Amino acid sequence: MTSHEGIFNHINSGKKAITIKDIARESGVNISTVSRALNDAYGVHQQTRGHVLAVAARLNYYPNRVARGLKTRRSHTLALIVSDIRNPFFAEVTRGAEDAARAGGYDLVLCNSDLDPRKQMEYVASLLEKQVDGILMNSVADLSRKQQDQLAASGVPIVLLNRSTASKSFSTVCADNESGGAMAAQYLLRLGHENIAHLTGPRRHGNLTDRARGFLRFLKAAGAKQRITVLHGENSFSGGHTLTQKLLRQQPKISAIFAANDWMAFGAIRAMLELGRRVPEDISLIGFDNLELASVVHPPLTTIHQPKYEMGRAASEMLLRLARNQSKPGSEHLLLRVELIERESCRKRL
Amino acid sequence: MTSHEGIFNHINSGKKAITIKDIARESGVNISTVSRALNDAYGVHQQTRGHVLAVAARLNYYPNRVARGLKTRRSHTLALIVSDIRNPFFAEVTRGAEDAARAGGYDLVLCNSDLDPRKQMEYVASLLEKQVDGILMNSVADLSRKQQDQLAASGVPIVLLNRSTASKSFSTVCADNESGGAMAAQYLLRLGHENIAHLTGPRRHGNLTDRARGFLRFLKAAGAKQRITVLHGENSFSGGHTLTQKLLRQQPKISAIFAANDWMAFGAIRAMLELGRRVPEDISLIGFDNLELASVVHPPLTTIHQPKYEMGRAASEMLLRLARNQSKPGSEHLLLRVELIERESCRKRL
DNA sequence: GTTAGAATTGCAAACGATTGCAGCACTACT
DNA sequence: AGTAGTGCTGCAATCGTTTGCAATTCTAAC
Repeated sequence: MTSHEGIFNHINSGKKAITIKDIARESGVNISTVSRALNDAYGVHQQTRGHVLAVAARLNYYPNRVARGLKTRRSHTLALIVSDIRNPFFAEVTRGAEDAARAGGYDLVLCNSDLDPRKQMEYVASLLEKQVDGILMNSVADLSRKQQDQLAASGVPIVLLNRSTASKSFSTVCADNESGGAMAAQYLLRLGHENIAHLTGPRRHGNLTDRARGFLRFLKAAGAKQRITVLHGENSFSGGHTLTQKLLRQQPKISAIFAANDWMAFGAIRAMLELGRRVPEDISLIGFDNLELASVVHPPLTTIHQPKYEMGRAASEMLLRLARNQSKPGSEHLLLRVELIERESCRKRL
Repeated sequence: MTSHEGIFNHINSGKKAITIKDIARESGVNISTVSRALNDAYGVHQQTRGHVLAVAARLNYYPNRVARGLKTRRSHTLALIVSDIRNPFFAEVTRGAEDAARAGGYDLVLCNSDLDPRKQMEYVASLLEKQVDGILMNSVADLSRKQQDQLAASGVPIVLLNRSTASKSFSTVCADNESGGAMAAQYLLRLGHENIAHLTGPRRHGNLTDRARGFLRFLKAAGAKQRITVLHGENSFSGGHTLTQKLLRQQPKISAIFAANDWMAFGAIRAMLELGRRVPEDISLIGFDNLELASVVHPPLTTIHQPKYEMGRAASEMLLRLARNQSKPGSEHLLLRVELIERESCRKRL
């Protein structure tokens, strides 16, 4: 081996890549033996294997995974379709998913759908053409019934992220939003609050609806002396912002707010700041998600933590089992535990 | 077509996928003609093409891209190696890169290297085996000279993100950090500040060093009546936090701070809040990056915007040109313009 | 020294496409 | 009518692997 050769120069640098054919010629055995040696399959003599491996190393051989995939019908590639990677929630999930995929020897291709059903279907079609072994999808809720059936019929393993048992054709992993809501309620009650508001997203939004349900159920079950108001709006910073303005106009004596997610909580903080209401001195605030920012914002936000990284990781692992036929489609459903993170945005009612 | 058939059921649902062979049989022509018809290549009769296309549609044919890739030696896949997708900066870049790749008909596989040189090289090796057509890398700075040479020798097109002309073997796209630094200086000077500090990262960090250089040069060129102090630390929230504490102890009369990135600026805000110094009333603060958070934080942060999405997009487009042999490796270098975003964290010196 | 059985190895057919080349049919021109 | 040219189609090789099966060699027991 001349010294200017790099470890990757089997590819594209000079003329053409080294293949098992070259190794076979060079080491005097048949390509099938080379293949078996390389994959250390049963039935090749130790000595031959050693020799072949040595030659392969000398020639700087690296296998062509796409050729392999053509024959074996597996690409060792997974795909993840999220609405937008810029959403820190998905970034965290994605990292978990990538780590797990990689650990299992799989690549992860990333797709941003913006929740557009057409885009989603196009992605899936394209991914199937590329023979991905499985797909992780953020949401399937916006797809028509028919489209969902098409997905299920495609035969490709699919696991749904952050959606509880949407359909029996898909496996799912999801955080326990309902108990998260209940936790928030319990906490606020324990602090003695009675005039409580819940800021949430559009009326039919799976996760947020679950949170609201858990929250309200717990409150109701605990007896009815509290006043509670629920406001629906956009589930975003500005949604939280305008909802809070509206709330404080309608109910100036509110003493605690549960925002359906951290972004809305941030918006609420901003609105209260502008209106001269202090958090937590005047009003307690609790969020949901536990984004990294929650500890950075002022005041540090008390919130319900959902295990985003673990969600991605678990989903990938589930998908790998499906892709390896170690489990049946639609058979696995994982509900991840959430957790109250106490910081400085809530206080006992005076 | 029976009505229960989905549009994807060519794959994996029943027995085996439909191939051009099936189409050929069904439409009474040779597979080569089918192939040509499908790719609408020159030299097939309109009538035949129409017929073939009709049959293909009827059978729900979708091409197998990996088989195609084996023959054509292109996978139509790009890869992006970032240190960590959870960093919002990279999330934004990634989104730009994915959009552009997709627009060009390419997939994007995502890799998180944590800046670990070994991981980076492993990723590259694995990606080459998968025959990706090009690689977008965040940083190559931590790789040894030898490793860099190996990369360059691998023959795969590589474009470096956010690094200015690191090596002549790679193409690059980078924001104009130096003028960004100068802009910050100019702005602070215009507001009348004289006792100025710069909080930056480790001593040898390409981008941050460039920003510092631009900043200091401008200050120096403008005459020397200002006092300026430069502090090095971690380029993170907590880095900004502790650096600011230290700064205010050493130089209580500081009147303006330029933080090398927004995260450090956020840390600085927190520290000042804790120490009872108001932004911008007591101290002006300017950041760099213009993260989404910058407008959300309190006070909204004046900062230097760098076009993150565009950076990703431009890099992908550059890589596509390389992958299509429309340009030569190491030949393109793009410097993206930055821009001052004036918000509420700076004020005229009293 | 045979021979059964196991252990190795080789042959050749896949996998699903693309593509250079040859062949054929037809037109148009001389 | 002969011929050159053009337009369309088919043949078969090829991309780099894997893998069922047949063939060969080896081992060891009779």
